[in-house]
Amino acid sequence: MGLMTRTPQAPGSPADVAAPGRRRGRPVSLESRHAVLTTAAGLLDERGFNGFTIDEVARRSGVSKATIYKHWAGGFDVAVDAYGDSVTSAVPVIATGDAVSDLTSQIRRLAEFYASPRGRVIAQLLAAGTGQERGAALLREKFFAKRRADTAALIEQGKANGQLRADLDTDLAIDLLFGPIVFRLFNGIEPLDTDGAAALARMALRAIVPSPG
Amino acid sequence: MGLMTRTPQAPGSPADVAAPGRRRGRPVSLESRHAVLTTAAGLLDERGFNGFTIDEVARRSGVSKATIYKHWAGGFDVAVDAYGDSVTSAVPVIATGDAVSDLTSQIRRLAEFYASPRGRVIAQLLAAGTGQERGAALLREKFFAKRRADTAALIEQGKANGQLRADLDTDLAIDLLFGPIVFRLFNGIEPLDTDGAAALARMALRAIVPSPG
Amino acid sequence: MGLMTRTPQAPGSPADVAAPGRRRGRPVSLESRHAVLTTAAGLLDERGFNGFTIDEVARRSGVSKATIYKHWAGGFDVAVDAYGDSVTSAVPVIATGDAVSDLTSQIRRLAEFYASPRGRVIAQLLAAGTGQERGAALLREKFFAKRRADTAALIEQGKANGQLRADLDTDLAIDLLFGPIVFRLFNGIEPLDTDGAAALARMALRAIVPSPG
Amino acid sequence: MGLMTRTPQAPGSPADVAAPGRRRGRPVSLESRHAVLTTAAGLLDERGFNGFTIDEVARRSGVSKATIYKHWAGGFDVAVDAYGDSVTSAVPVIATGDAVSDLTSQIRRLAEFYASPRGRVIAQLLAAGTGQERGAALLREKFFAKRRADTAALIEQGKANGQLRADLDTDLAIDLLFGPIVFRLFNGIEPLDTDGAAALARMALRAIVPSPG
DNA sequence: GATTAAGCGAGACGGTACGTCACGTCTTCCG
DNA sequence: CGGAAGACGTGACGTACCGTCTCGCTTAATC
Repeated sequence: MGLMTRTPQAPGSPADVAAPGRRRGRPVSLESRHAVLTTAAGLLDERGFNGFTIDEVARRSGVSKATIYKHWAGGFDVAVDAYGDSVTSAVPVIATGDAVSDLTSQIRRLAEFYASPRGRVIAQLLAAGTGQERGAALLREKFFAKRRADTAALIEQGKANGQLRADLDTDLAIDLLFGPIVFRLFNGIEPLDTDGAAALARMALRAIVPSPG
Repeated sequence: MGLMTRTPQAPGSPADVAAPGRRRGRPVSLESRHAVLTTAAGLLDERGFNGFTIDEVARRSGVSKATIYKHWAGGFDVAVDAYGDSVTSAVPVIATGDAVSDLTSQIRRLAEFYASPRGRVIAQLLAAGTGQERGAALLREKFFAKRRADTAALIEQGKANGQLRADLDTDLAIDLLFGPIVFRLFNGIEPLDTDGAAALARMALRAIVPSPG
Repeated sequence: MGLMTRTPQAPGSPADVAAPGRRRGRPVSLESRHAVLTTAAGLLDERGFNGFTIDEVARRSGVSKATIYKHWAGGFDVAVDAYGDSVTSAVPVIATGDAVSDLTSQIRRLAEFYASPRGRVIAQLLAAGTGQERGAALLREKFFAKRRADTAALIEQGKANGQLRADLDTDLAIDLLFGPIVFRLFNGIEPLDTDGAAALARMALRAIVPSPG
Repeated sequence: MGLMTRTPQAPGSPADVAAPGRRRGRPVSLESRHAVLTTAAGLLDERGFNGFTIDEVARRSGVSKATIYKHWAGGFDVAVDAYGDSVTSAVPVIATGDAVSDLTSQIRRLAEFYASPRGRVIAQLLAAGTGQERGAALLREKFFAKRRADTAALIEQGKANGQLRADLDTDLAIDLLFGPIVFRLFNGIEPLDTDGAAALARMALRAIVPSPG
């Protein structure tokens, strides 16, 4: 698709939420906004990010291109917004207190998600955002920030209660646990099935639990 | 950019050049081929894969678009061919017989490469190939097949001489070692520096060496 | 600019203001009206009728588009209103009693006006009104009706006192005298200078003064 | 429609005619060119110049917008080209040797033409070209140059054989004869019918024939 | 003084055309 | 007969005005 370079008005900025009293002019149509996002999500499901065009979103949603461009900087931003918290809500970080089993479960669920159609599309978005300062930032913020923070908390807790090595670099540990799943996607290797995910979890966990000795 | 769907005549396979009995008519111009690849590599260095267009390659190289399309299925294929064995030659798999230190060294060199400009472009290519059967296959073949095989051999050897766990799933081990590097790229996280790479290697290796007990 | 097709509520007719008992509610803002016309005239001076947009008038004048559309049917009407009696007041019909010299003087002054920047813009308005029933009527009414009537009176007087041929078709005579000036404008021929205008007057007058014989 | 400001490659330039041997690449499609002009003429007949859009021409003709823009600078140029020698061929300058009757006939035929639908559209084109250097030049060249030259020759001949005044400014005389017809168009006055045209001819000719005295 | 109408600025909206760009195909001529 | 030159149809891009539509504020005339 190609990313856009302008930066109109920070689509997901908190400004539009913090409005104290109603602003002057005609208010932003929430219906339009919703129609765009719904349509865009459907289009992504149907065609992936290739074949995703603003023109088509406008056609299907009945929202004009001008309006779309007023709210988002371009197709990439719309797509990211449309898939919104797909990942976050599809694969919530569940903390039961048992870090090892929590991480194992999360690896399995994440592998499943990336093997699903929506997961493949997310991968395309990751791809499209690559090397684009704005794109990458947007993705990080929308898709990963919360999950990463939650997972980090989970690991910290594991470190505290002795389930995980105390000397662990938390960030690096996250990369180690989940990187392989994404790596396979981008290498065109079959995504991990449930058994594969379990095997990965077993292996990766050996790197972060305390040494038996 | 978008990938192409046709499949003309085995893009870049040397077979059509090495034909033993010269066919009638003007022979295929190796110069054209070379000019395209050189120009394309320069263009990728300059603009990345976004901003890489066949039109521009044709303009700069003096080779006609028709000729380019006769040899490659589209921009993606040209780019992959142009960057050729960038990775393979930039980060050769060196086997000294010491699997642990060999893998450590390789992780370090791979992280360095992906942090370099060419590495970022490779990441864009990985991204662009996502979800495209052909694209992914081409990438796997051009960029990863040999390296992966070599690394697998290295690991097998490590398993044989007891440096690595005998029950290791070799493929999964490769994902575990190198996945985190690529993962960071796609998440817009700072690529690993030398120290980070060393830390990653230490951590990951714990997962694949024999248990002390 | 393009012409509009709706016909809202008699733009600018003073009738709706002079209503005997003041209506309820906030009265029409004369300031807004004035600001629009002033701004519009400036914009026309600056860019001509091409490049004249309601959006820009609204932007510069601080009057909202909705208000403008409430008072005028569209850009064309605003422009015509803004240039108001430019022609009429710039080239008044002066009747001294000597029809021949009066017409000569008027031809000269009209040629000068159309050669001026404002004259060129008037020509654009004439152009834009072409073939649009409403547009043409508006122009005729705003720009030409009075002048034409005054000139007709002047000619009638000339016919009465023997300076002009008694069998003259007055309307046609007006077209003959002033048509050539406008004609040159639309043909992209240099507008007449003072000498040219004098020559035109001499020539045209031969057609409408009594035969010497 | 609005005029364009770029100046790509001089649409009607003689270059494309003077090509000695065939040029290298794929030749310009005469069919496309023809399809555009035919469609454009139909569209002008149907809607006038307002309501004439490149998009619609492209849609109806099956020729792509890109191709149209490669050959013409914009809608105005297409329209002018499409109506081509409408005027010239519709109202040819006929020279029988009798200047007075030739001019009379021509005035009548020109008045008829401008009263016809195509004539009204030509008037819109004249209008749209006003004040645009390029537009005016294009019109002059396409529509008026030949007619004006032919008419000038006709007048010169009349001057030579004594039918017309010897001291006549030929150019000005042309403006005098034909200006009134166009003037009425732009003033929204009913175009001249046959009788009116005859009356105009009688009157105007008095200005250019030798004085009886 | 409270109520009730307008008029108005602000500005979002659906629509439609603009002119540009890259894609991948094609036609023609030159070596 | 391979290849360059380059025109072509396709279809998306992002922008600009159009004329309409809420909103909430302001300003009288009426109650």
